[in-house]
Amino acid sequence: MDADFFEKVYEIVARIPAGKVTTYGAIAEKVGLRSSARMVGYALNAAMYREDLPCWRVVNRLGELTGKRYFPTPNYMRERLEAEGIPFVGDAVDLKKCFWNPE
DNA sequence: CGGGTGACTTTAC
DNA sequence: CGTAAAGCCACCC
Repeated sequence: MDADFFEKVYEIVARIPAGKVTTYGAIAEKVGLRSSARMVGYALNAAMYREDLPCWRVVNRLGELTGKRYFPTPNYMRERLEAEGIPFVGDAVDLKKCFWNPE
C-alpha cells in the first residue's frame, strides 16, 4: 500500500457509478483524511488532467458543483450529471437520492 | 523543514 | 443572503 493520497482519490472517483455522486468529505474520510476534504479537490484538479476520471460526480456536502469553474465551461459538470439522470435541486444535486457512499 | 496553495467545512458576524 | 477566518493536510519548490 504505497499508493499516494492522490491515487487513492482517483481510485474512488473511478468507482463512482453512473447516476450517482459522492462528496469530498466522503472521499476524504475513505482515504483517511476525515478532516481535509480540501485535499480531495486538490487531487481531483490534477486527476482531471490525468485521466478520464468522472470528476463531475464529486460535489461538496450540499451537492453543489463547486468545481465547475475548473472545467472548460461552467455547464460541463451539470450537463454530464443531468445526462446520467441525476436530479438537481437549484444549482445542486439531490444527495438524498443519488449520494453514493464509497466502499 | 518551512512556506505557499487549495474543486472543503464549520462557525461567526 | 453574503464575506471572513480558522482548521485541516498533501503536494510542490
